[in-house]
Amino acid sequence: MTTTLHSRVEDDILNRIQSGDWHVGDRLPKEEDLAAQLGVSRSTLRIAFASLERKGVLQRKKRAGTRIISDRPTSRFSMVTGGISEVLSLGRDTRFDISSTRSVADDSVAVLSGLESETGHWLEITGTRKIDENEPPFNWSQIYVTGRYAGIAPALGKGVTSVFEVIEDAFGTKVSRVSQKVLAIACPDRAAKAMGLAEGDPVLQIVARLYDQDDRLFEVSSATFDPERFQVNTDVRVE
Amino acid sequence: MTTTLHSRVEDDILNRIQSGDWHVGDRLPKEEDLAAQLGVSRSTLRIAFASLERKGVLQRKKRAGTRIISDRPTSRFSMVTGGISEVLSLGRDTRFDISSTRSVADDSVAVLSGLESETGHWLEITGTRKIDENEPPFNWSQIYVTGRYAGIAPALGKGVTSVFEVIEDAFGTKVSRVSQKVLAIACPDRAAKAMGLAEGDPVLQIVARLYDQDDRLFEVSSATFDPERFQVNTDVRVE
DNA sequence: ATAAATTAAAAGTACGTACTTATTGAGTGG
DNA sequence: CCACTCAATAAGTACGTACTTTTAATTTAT
Repeated sequence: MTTTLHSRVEDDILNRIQSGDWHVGDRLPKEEDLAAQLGVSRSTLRIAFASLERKGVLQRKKRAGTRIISDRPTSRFSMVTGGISEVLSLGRDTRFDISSTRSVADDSVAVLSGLESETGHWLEITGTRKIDENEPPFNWSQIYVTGRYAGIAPALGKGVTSVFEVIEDAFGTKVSRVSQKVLAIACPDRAAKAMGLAEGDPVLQIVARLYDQDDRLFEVSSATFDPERFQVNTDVRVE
Repeated sequence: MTTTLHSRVEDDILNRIQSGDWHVGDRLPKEEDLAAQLGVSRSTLRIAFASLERKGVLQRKKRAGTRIISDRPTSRFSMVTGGISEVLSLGRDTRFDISSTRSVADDSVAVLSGLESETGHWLEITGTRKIDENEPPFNWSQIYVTGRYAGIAPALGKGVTSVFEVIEDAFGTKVSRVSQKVLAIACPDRAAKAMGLAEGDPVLQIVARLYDQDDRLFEVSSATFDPERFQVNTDVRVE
C-alpha cells in the first residue's frame, strides 16, 4: 500500500467513470451506501469526493446528491496574489481618476460585442491611473458596468480605487469569477495622448469580464498600459 | 452560531496572530493541546489549520509542529485551466520545432540576468510554434535549461510538445511553480523574420520561470507571440 | 392550477478514538 | 568528530457515531 486509502478511492471512482462504468450526468449512490460498497468509512470517501469536486469531476449538493459532471480532472493551479485587484493587475494603491462617464448601448463598443446587459445599455467610465502625481498616467481604461449598476455614477465623483469595489460596497455584489485576455496592440490615439506615448507604440491591453456570485456579467473593462512601466506578473503554484 | 465552528477557530487563530498574541516564526502548541485549550476536537482544529496553511499563514511539518509563517492570509484564486501547458499559454496541441541549440554562460543573455545555474551555464534552445503547417509560426521562443538537464539535447531531435515535458519525462522532475511575466514589446529582428512580421510591430512577450518540486529554478523561457493570432486568456475563480 | 407548508433525504459538521508515518534530536559506536 | 541507529514526538490517516442543515419532493391549502 504505497498511497493513502482516500487517494486510492479517488482513483477508483475516476477509473469507473473513465472506463464507462459510470457516466457523466449520473448521480452516484449516496455517501453512506457507496462507502459501504467500497468498504471504507464515510469520512474517507468524503475526502476523495472533496478532491474530485475540486478537480471538477463531481458536483455535490445537499439533498440532491453527488453528480458526475466531467470525466477528466482539471489539474488546478492557484494564483498567488493578494486579492482581486492583483488578478486585475492593478497595484493595490493606485487610484483611478475618472475623466468622463456616459451611457452606451449594447454593441456600440467593440469590447461589448456579443454581450448584453438586461437594460440594453451600459455605463461607460473612462479614466486613467498614475504611479506618481508628477508623471503621466501609465494606464488608460474604459470600464463598462451593466445598467443595473448605473446608479453608482454619482458615487464615482472625484476618483476611486476601482470601479468594482464601489459596486461591491454599494450593492453587496461579490466578484466570484474573472475572465481576462491580455493582448499586445498598437496604441490607439486617445490612449497615446493620455499616457504620453506615440500612436502605434506597442502597448498591453487587458480586457476583463467580472462575474458576480450568481455568475452574471456585471463589469467589462478594457485597460491599456504603457509597457515600459507595466507588465503582468503571474505566480502559479501547482496544487 | 452563524458560521461553522472550524471557521470560527480559524478566525480566532488569525486574530491571535494579528493582535500580536502570537508572532510570525512562533511554533504553535501541538494539535492535541491547542484543541484542548480551545475546547474543540482535534479534527475540527485540523480543518482550521488546513485552511490557514492554504492561505499561507501556517506551515505544518510532521514531528516539527506547526509554525506561523505570515500574519496576513493571501486570498487564493484558482486558475481554471487544463494543465501547465495552458498556464504557459501554449495550446495543448501545438508542437515546438527546434531550430538550434547552444550552450550559454550565466549573464550572457538578458532574461538570465541575476539568475545562476549550478554549472554556470545553460542550454539555449531556440524554436518556433505553428498553428497550421502552411502558415508562418505564431511564436518564436528561446528556452534556457540549467546545466543539470543539458543532457536532454539529443532527445529534443526533431521537435517536441514542450521542453519542460521532456525534462519531466527524462528526469522525473515535476513543475511545482511557475512565475511568469507578460509584456508588450516592439518585435525584435530575429523574431520578426521567423513569424513573418515587421521589426518593431507590437508583439506579446512571455517570460516564464519554472521551478521544480524542491523549488529550484530549472527552466527559463522567453516566448514572443504574433498578437493577431495569440492572446493570453486567464479564467480565475475566487475561492 | 398555484402557492404555501411539511417531510425526509442527502450532504455537512463535529467529536472521539486508534493507529501510522515521517522526522528530529539524542544517544552510540567507529 | 562523524556517521549511524533508535526512540519519541507531532502530524497524518482512518473509522465510527451523532447530530445539523439545506433543499428537493410531496402534500396540503387557497
